[in-house]
Amino acid sequence: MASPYHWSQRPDRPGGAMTVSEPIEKMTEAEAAQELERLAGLLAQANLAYHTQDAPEISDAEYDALKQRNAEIEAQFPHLKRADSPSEQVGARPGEGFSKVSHAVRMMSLGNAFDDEDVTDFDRSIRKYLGLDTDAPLAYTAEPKIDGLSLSLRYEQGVLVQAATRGDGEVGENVTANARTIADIPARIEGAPEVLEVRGEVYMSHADFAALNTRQEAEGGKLFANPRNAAAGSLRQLDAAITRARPLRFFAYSWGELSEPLAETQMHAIERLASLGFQTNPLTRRCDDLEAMIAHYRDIEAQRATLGYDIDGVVYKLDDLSLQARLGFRSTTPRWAIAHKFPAELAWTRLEAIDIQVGRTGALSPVARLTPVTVGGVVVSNATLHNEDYIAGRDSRGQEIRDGKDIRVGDWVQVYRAGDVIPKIADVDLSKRPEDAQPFDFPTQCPECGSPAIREEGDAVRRCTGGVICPAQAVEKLKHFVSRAAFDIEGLGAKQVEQFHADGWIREPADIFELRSRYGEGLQQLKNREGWGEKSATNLFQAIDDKRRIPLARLIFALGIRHVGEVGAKDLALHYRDWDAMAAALDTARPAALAHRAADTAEEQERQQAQAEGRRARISDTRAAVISAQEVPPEAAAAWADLIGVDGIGATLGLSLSDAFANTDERAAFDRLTAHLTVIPPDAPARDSPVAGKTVVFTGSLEKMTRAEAKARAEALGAKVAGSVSKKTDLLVAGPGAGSKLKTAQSLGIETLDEDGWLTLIEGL
DNA sequence: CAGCCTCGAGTTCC
DNA sequence: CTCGAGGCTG
Repeated sequence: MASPYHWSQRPDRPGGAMTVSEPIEKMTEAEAAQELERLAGLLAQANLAYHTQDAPEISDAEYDALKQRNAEIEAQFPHLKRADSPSEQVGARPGEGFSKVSHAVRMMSLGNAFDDEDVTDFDRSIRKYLGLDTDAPLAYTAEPKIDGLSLSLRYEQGVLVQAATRGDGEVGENVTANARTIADIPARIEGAPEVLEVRGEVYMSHADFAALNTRQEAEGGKLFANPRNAAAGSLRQLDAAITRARPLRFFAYSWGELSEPLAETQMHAIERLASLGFQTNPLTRRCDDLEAMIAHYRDIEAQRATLGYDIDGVVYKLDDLSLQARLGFRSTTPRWAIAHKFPAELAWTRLEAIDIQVGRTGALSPVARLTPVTVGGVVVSNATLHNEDYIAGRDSRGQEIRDGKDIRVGDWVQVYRAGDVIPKIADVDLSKRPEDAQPFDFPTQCPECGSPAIREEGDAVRRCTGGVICPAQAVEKLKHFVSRAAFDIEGLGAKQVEQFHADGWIREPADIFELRSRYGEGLQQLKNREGWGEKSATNLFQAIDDKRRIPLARLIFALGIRHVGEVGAKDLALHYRDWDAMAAALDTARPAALAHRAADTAEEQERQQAQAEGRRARISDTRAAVISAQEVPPEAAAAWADLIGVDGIGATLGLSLSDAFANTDERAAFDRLTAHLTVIPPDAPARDSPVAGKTVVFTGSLEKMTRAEAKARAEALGAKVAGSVSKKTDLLVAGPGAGSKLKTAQSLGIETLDEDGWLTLIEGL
């Protein structure tokens, strides 16, 4: 299984299959057939229970696990697949859509270059990373970036076994049945590696798009805004027969897991894919230098209108695959590839009004209301205006944007879609500005609650200070609480939350868990409300009950504490492992947190004073004096150090957390909430790994894995990953370029390994 | 202390 | 998707 090639050796996702489960290899044929029969029965029963609106007999997770197991056995014994196979019954559960597929190798996105200089920077940083001179030869491939949707096709023994959309890169949707209907996607290939994941783009040609819309119009169906939407809509049909009738095409340009390498260079790998029977883009070229890349970009740009399909730029990739492997990946993008985007399409329209929205942190965000206009195939009527500086014509550093032109209601403005998605304002036509147009007066009071809206020194945003008083903040916080990554309560989305809040039924998260006892009596009250019937009420109460057991990380994230996002919440959960332990630690640390803030304030004063007096600021002395004056108990200092010692958690986040838990109103709300919940601790780490319970620090650059991967892997093995070396550190993993941490570790006599040593240590786990 | 990288927060339209 | 800002490295 262990393949020597980088693209199948991402350490955090061991194993080859796209789905995770027990191996089924030892099963005999008879056992497999029996198991398939059992699974078909169970799943059919579960579907029936679901459809007849009885309480579902099994949870979604259990249902998914059964389906997964069924699919795996079928993959192992394809000839045993039943006529009534559950895997063929797409979308058996309504609203569920496609089943989920984890990618064996993450599907990355690409970094962007918007001008020639960005491309030069890209080349320079690669050379720097590889230690190459500016004039050393370095070849790249350049190809059009197709504007469609990416798809990963898994072939085993030359047979197409699975097709998955990109999703979030980790987990996509299983669209195998639909992919099989696309003519450009071969069902079988000859002479391929045993395992081959081909990646590429599904798209629709201009001609096919026009014909499809004509047909849709004739049949009274809905029209698609552009070829990409048409392609996406067609691929994501639950009924594969509809997909079959849609003229989709596919270009292959990359690969995921491989049992053996395709070639030694990108260009040869693409040629190999072509020889296996895939369509590859005819404008793919190997370029020997930057000039050739840019020239090919211009050439493709010139042909753009006559290609017959949409493209939105040119992708450059380092040609040498062994160099690609050396460069590796950042968190979401490879270091060895970049997309050189074409200039965005622009459109002029009139700015009718500027509205102010209030977010969950109290941020006042201005939104432009526009006379609707078509930009890049989509009608746009709103655009973000970011913050008050942006409207005034400045960026965060006070630099002019739009030549310093401000934006006024009544102006003619030029709109584009940043990254082809978010509408923004590029320019203002001063010659068409109405004479009575006034500069926008940014509110200094919250438009929702009237509290003062304050802009902190050095901050770009103005925030409502109303806190719990502000209804807008309360609603946004509640929406965050029920959002996907937080409590994810089915049937309780943004709309419902707004309605419940307006009615005064839900004011804070705990109220959600008291809905049934307070308003569910006989369901009468709920039934009387618009859009609510008995069934939806029962379902809602069930969905709420399902979430009374909640993982600690989700709970922490759901609280909506400023600076604590999904990742931070996970880090905190792994560190404290228990809600009460975390709350107690924060209480203990409080005096140290306050001392830290006092020291920050003193530091700022000292800076200003020093500047006024023309001397150097004595930062560390000032801080030390303040902290000792605060007489912080040693256990508080220890608890604070423990908190901000967690990798990824610093003083800002620590203070924000500390404030939330020390605020009596917020704390009372937390306590009311947790009284309704059973908090699930993070998964217990593997017991018998050599690093279980050890504190590990990574330093220097890691070449075979990203930091995030290294961290995730270490944590999965039961290690604690810290950000800095202390006497609590058990092991330091030092890559090339390690500096002060390595020295500290050596002086403390801490065991030190290089990256290979670390990989050897955890090998096979 | 500067420069990178990652994360958080806010945003639009389908 | 983008911007700003927090956190880490060197």
